[in-house]
Amino acid sequence: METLFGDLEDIKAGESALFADVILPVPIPKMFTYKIPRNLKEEIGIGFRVIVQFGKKKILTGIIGKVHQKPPSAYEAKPILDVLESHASVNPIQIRFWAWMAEYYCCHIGEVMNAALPSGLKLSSESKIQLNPTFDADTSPYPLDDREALLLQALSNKEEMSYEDCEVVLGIKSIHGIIKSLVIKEAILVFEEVKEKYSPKVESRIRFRTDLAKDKEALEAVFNEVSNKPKQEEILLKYLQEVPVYRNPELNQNGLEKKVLSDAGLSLSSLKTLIKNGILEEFKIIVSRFEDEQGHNEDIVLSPEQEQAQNTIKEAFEEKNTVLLHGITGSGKTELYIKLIQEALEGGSQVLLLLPEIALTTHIVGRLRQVFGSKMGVYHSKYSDNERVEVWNGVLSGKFSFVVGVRSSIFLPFDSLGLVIVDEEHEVSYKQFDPAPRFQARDAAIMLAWLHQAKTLLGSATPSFESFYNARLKKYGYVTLEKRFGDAQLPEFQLADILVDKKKNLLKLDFTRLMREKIQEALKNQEQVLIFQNRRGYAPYISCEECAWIPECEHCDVSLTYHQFGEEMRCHYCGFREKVPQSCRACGSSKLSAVGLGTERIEESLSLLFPEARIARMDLDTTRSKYGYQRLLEDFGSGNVDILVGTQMITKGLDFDKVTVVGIMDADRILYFPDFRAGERAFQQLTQVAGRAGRREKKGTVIIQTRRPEQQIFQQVMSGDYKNFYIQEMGERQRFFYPPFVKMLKITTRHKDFKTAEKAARYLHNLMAEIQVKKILLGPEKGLIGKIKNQFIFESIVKLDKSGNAQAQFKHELQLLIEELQVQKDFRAVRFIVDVDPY
DNA sequence: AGCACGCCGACT
DNA sequence: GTCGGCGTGCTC
Repeated sequence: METLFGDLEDIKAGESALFADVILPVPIPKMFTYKIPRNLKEEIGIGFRVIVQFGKKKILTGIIGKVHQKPPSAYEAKPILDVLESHASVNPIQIRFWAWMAEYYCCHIGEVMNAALPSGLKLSSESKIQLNPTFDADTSPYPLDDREALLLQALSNKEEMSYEDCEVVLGIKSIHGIIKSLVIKEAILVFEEVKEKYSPKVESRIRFRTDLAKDKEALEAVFNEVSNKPKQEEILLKYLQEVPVYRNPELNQNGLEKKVLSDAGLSLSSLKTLIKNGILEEFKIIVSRFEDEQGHNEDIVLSPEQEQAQNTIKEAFEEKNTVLLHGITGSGKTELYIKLIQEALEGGSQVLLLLPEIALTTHIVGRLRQVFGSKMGVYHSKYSDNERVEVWNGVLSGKFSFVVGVRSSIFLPFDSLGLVIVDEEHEVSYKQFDPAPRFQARDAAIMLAWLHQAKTLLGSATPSFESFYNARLKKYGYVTLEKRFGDAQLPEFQLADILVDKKKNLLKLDFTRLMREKIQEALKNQEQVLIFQNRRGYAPYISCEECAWIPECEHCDVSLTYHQFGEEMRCHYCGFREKVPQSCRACGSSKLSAVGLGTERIEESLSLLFPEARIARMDLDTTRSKYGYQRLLEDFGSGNVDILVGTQMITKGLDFDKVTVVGIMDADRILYFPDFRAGERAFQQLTQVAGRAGRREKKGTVIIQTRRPEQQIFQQVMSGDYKNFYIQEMGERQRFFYPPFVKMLKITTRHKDFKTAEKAARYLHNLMAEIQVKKILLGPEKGLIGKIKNQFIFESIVKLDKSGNAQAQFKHELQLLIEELQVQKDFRAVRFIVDVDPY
């Protein structure tokens, strides 16, 4: 009726109805067409946040992707329920960016939206119940049981109750059955309440009643009045001390934070009395979650090398949109960035600086804050929802013209980006693995910059091969910065042969003699040591000495890692935990031993070898909490720790003068990785770890423990010979058709049944083979880890010709094939995952 | 992805 | 008899 009436109105008004294609945060490959109600017509446009009903129950936040006049033919469009703001939350550039991302990374635009909007901007709808007004217990034909009666009783003196309230009232968890029953008995109604998740931070403040403050005589009177009430007097005096109203009555308007009074230990009940008596009043204001800091836009003085690099970058930007800055560790890239950012901001553009997750907690942010103060927004993964929304809104309102952030900050609502900087551009953490969109933030940032007609600067001491390749092809500009800032010296490298030491019985608790000696020396000189091992836990597995049985995860095809802390076995893939077995489950022997090296075990070994040293460990397990990482860094920085053991976390952002020795426990573990990028990554990791040794005055030492010291890569890392290493590795990549010579796609097939997973993977593989595009197909093979979370995994690799539109065509046809397969009933529950440019 | 609807086993 | 398992279909 409503819609019919609406249509008639429209016809009368001589205009056709308006429809909107809405982006919804659901993994369905299309937008949904909703009708724009007449009363909202004026208030809606592309990028607006709206509320719609989706399916029978769900209420979702959507973003208007398109407005048009074409009514859907196959169904009656539902109306848009409401518009959330009077402005667009998402600008047209962002919508184009989302669409590009969905297409390039083979996912749905809804999935992009999901990743892009901080969850505080997505609505939550909560189910609530209320009394059915027509219900009368006395005349109801349905008898109520005790719990139902209790619930109705509780509801009778309230407007509404949430499911959680019900749980509290009844004292049980499973309330769904009871609610359902009451609905059937027509005693209650269930409805959805839509709530905005974001809530601004509200601060309580205190001030004199407004007219009082202006009237000195009245104030005198008040003080006389309270002179025999010391607690009240104390409060008023404190207030005057903080807010000198006598001298300047205007100040009263802004009052004083209530917290100041309570922190000063003043009586809150006396405060209440003062408020009740109309002397003081309490009011609330909305405040920012971020402290206001004044940056002093200082004049950055660059070294001659930095200045030259800056000029070269600017020249390169004249012709190229993207420039690669190849600057060795410690060459002072940060200062250069600051200079470039300042200039871009002065030109009225916005700036985005991307940092790898882990680098964000370190001093670089502090340094930037000094310069840019509160016009800089920080977007970190450990931020709460509310904080994220505030950064988002800050960009929207223009409060933040410059943002430092992790990979997801490419989604912030910039409207006039002038410069994007991707620091440590080779970092693996720029790639999102799971869930979709599986994007590479560095690549996406370049696209984003292009959409804004902005420039991108990629910075790294060990550039990714992709970027270096593009630089050599002259697609990117290329600038080097080779001198260490402040004449810090490059570290000295020494290889320690694990096997030789083992033979000579010099290997103690996995430490070679050389490594032990160097650590000892550093300790003696009160210097600090970093020990790197890219594996957390105590030991990667335990094994029965009698029959070689190894405890494995029940849900995944991996061995369980032994964690000494908590005495448990953990799966690093699904989080499964169990107690350490006391005896072998296969043969009953109690001889179980830990095999392999994790950070926990190294920490233990160190405490045995160097009992007097203060040792700390930095890995995922010790830095889970919001400030865990920062605390460890501060501890280490202030010299409270002599030896820090850690995973690759320690390769980032640590920048302490007192580190003179860096030890790499097992370089072979980095080298032998079944992946075409293993060499590239090993070079990067070794170089990055080594870069932590010796800054400023003293030359550092890097000790690399290995079983094969003759390998060439060590010489190349030691001499910093990136280019030679690159040329050699690239030869291999070209011969065997690996990126960046081809475009690579990984197609993962997952299902809980091994046979079905295999069958589906084969099926898709054969279909892909028929796509008429120049390509190489590999697989399908059982995944490196055959089962994760009870899902069996098969993988196919596709290598596509980079020229022409081969990749676009292939991706397009692949999407169609997958859709086709998903409809078949054997493959309904199979998940096909396309990963473009996989890592 | 969620969620409802619908059809078969093990239970008060 | 019913509760609830998850196979299947649908979402503007």
